Amino acid sequence: MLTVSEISKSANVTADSVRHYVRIGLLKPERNPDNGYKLFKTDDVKKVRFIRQAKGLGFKLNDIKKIINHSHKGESPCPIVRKIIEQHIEENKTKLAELNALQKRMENALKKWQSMPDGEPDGHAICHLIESVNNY
Amino acid sequence: MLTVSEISKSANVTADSVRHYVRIGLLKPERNPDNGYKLFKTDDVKKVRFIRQAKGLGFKLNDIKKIINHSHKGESPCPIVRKIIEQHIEENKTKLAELNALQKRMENALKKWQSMPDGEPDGHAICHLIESVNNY
DNA sequence: TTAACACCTAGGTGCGACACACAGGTCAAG
DNA sequence: CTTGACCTGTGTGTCGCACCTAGGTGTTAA
Repeated sequence: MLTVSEISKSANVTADSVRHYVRIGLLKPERNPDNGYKLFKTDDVKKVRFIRQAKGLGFKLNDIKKIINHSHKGESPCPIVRKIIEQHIEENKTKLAELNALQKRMENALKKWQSMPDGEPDGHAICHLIESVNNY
Repeated sequence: MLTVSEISKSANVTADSVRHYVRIGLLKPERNPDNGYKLFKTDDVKKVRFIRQAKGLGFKLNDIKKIINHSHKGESPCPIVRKIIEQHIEENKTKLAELNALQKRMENALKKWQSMPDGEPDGHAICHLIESVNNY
């Protein structure tokens, strides 16, 4: 049986991550009746490693919970795993497009501002730099 | 004097956004003594538009608060505006690199899995698809 | 006058994945 | 028995709203 710090070192994650996984029900350690400390099975190390592996593929903790539940009930999680990652691929494409657009807006703004002086508040504009940029 | 819904329509944002800006102190409406309703000045419409403009350039509400405070105190916000956007440009580069890497990991995984069948839980692996992927 | 109804309000909570803070417990060395 | 390093569980903060709840408002219709 492992304590929080022991399992966190074995699985190479922070103790806070382990505690978080417990809080959201991904891990369900027993408790030391003497002091209430969490006590994990050695198998939980594998579980934590699985969680990190899945997170590395973009799965959210909530997804991972479902996957583990499926597996635990003897059902194959593979169909939902494929479905979820397809969704994430699409969502991430959208996000990337947004962030790329933002990046361009920021770089264009910075470039434009290089030829503009700092301005003192004049009662009209809050910041003439920001307000000089096109809306979109 | 404008109510929440009136200012939200004028500035083309949701009423919840307006309420949020009030909660974090970006807007400080007066109150109708009869019912406690928020009452905004017509100038607050400009302020909300400024907030959205700044948000569109990647400024966080906290940044915007500082910018407005500077301006309100008669100090030029321009120096910090330039500084903040430079930081955001760097941070966003990092984020983009991470998301691009994630995207590749996800696409590679999905491709690899196309030649793999769904597996039933066998007591060893939680999901053999996820566990078959290289860690990084 | 009153009832119905659409629309509005303030403020509480939830989201995601932890990090951080806090007050206190544990344990080996001296 | 004390010091000190290290550990514990739990509460809160992050970010920008969206959603929820319980109730108020205001216009119209009977």
